[in-house]
Amino acid sequence: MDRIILHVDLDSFYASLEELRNKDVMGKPLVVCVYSGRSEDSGVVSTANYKARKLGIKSGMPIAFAKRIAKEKNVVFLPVDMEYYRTVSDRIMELLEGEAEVMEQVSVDEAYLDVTEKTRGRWVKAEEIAGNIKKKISDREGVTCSVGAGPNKLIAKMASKHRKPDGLTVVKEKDVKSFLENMPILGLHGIGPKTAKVLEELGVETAGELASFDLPMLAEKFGENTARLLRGRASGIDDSPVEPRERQQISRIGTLKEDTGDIEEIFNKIKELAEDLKGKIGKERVYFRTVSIIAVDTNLKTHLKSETIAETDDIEAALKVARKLLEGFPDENPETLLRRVGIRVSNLVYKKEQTTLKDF
DNA sequence: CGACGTGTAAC
DNA sequence: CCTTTTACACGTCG
Repeated sequence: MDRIILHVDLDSFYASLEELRNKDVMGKPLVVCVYSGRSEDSGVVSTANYKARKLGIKSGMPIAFAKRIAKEKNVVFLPVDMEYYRTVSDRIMELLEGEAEVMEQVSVDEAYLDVTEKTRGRWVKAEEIAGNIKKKISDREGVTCSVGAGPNKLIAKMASKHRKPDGLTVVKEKDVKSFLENMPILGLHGIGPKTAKVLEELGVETAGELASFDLPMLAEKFGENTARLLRGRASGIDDSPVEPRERQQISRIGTLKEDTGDIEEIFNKIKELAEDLKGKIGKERVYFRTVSIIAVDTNLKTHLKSETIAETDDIEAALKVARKLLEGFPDENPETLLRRVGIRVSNLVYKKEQTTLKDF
């Protein structure tokens, strides 16, 4: 029996939600931004709706750059409102949970669904379920999504990307080969610009070419393990299960008002971030063992320092470690000024469900 | 093997 | 002009 996995991707989710609650921006190009607070327009574009994308505004682009493109064009710029997006997302994820045997939420706007048993491996059934999901999400929340169906997560993911917005793409087991054959390597999930560049230097341009490329030659560039992984991806092989995720780390990072090397100033920012982190740790009900500081310097290079301690859920303990790590930083990186800093806890241990006598 | 630091990728 | 959060692989060290 074929394994059948769905991947559901909410279309330019943040922008769609803003259009919904802001009737007057409907039909206009809209850009949702993460303002860093350093200057008027510092920060980046989080999500652009399709009208804005057509103008060339893309996520990840500096806001100032987007505004230059938008000049005189009646483009709406709004700040992100994660709380709101999270609330709507939670409702949608709950809905999706009911449509599958197992659901794996990947981010606010993405999830995998294992529907192998429900469909008894029949692709027509999968397409039907996918259609139902699209209709329900649109009816209840007023947003569209793109759904991909495939024999594994990798193919389902690429299928959902294949046609959007509001797409539905089914790639049956037997169609995987032709689906991938002429796909440019950058279109493969998990291959970014760095890897693509190296591959291009080897003369590899499509997934088809990568799938049959000489393994030793690949291993020379990427190491045995990654080489196998890359070739596997290119042939559409992926055995990873759809499973609910347990978070492995929780972090908060922020941008400093200005570049600085002053420990006190930096630590103040970290304290601020830790406050937010504390709430998250409580909500997730976790203990942590490792504390890290994240430091992004003037050249945007990221430095990480971490230390493992005895299991705790005390944010003060984390701050103590952070302080110590921070004090060590200037010696190891003299003359380095910081632009952004953050704090992270990892090595998480989930607290057990509170079981009281009442539960029996 | 666990801990730590770095690089890559995706959202 | 340059955000935020997470995951994973790999090399190195003790």
